[in-house]
Amino acid sequence: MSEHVYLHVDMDAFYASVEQRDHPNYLGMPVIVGARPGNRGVVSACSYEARVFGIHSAMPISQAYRLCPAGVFLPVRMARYHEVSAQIMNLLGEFTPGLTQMSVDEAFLDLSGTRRLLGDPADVAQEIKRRVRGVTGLTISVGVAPSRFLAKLGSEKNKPDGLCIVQPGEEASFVATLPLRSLWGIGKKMLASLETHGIRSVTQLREYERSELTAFFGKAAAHYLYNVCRGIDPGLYGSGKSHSISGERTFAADVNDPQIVYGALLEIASSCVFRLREERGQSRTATFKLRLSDFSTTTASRTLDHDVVTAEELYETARALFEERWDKRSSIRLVGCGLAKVVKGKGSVQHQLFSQNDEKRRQVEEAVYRLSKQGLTVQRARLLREADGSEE
DNA sequence: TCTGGGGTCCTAGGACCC
DNA sequence: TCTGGGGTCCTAGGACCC
Repeated sequence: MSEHVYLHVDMDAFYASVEQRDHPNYLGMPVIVGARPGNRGVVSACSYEARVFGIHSAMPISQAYRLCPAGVFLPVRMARYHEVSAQIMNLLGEFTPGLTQMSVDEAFLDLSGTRRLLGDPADVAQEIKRRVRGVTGLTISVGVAPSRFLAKLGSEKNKPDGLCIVQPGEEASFVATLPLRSLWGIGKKMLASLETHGIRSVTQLREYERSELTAFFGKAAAHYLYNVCRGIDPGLYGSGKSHSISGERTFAADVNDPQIVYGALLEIASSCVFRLREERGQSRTATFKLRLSDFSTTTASRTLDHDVVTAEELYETARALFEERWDKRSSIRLVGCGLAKVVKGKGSVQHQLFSQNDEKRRQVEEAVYRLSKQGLTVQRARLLREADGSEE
């Protein structure tokens, strides 16, 4: 027999806490990490002192500034947060090999069957909290439960510096204490949709048959809702089969000049294809995204008959999709492009299929990309022409 | 209010195949 | 003449999460 025990570790106000730790003079102050006030953008994270003013993540930065003009507004230092994150993940990995990192500030630990080795999971959780605070100076919140889903809900429950333990047998009664909105997977729209059917709580949701929920919300959502309100893990974590790589840019001000769009698409395409190569992935599907000044958004994709090998190829495809969709009048707020259905590459087999021209271009692109990463402005167009070995 | 950037998963229609 | 059922792939859009 096996006892299932999972821990979910969630770092508290992570970006803001790292900034306060790196700059102790910000301790106790409302710290808001995100876009620069006056610019387009949102709050990425904020300290608990900032939340007192009504500020929360994803809020437009202009609104946050209005709520708290005296706040400490800081830019996102992603590289730094990844550094601290890696430090914490290493520490967590010392407790169990069953570590799954979910994002920069979250991880699951599978402690199933480790009781004899590690002791009571509640004590392990306390020890982890103590160690993380000792090594990094940061607080975390931890949920302990018989399933991942409940462990995650548990880590949310007593934030910050929280600990919540859901014992086997308490699954259903635990979820009954939670508001629907706090369930992972129920957002604004689903909440409103549930409300139109008179469903306002977990216990009310429990009164519906699976067939009724399917009629209301469709098969997948019904399966999720039916299980979740009974404390049963709906089991939705990445299958890991394929994924996507993409980038996008919101312009500081809306643009009408297609040349600016082309420049952005070329840069984004370069970084996407570079990442694809770094992880030795393969993809045949190019994606494109366009957002106009009225915030209306369209996406498009095109599946090629061969793998994308060069940034040029992704760029040309994205550019073609842009030209098919833009009416040449509307102002453009954002463009993006990327690769979908990226799968693990088969390495050398694929490599032999590259044409010599592709291979040469690929190498030039990589050199250009590395240089531009170092802040050196390179005559990209000329280098790429040289790669063509043609004209001018 | 004036709305980032990176993702995942689901739906639904049409093409195409057996 | 009016017509199956299932499966997979492609595409666009949308909800949701951190």
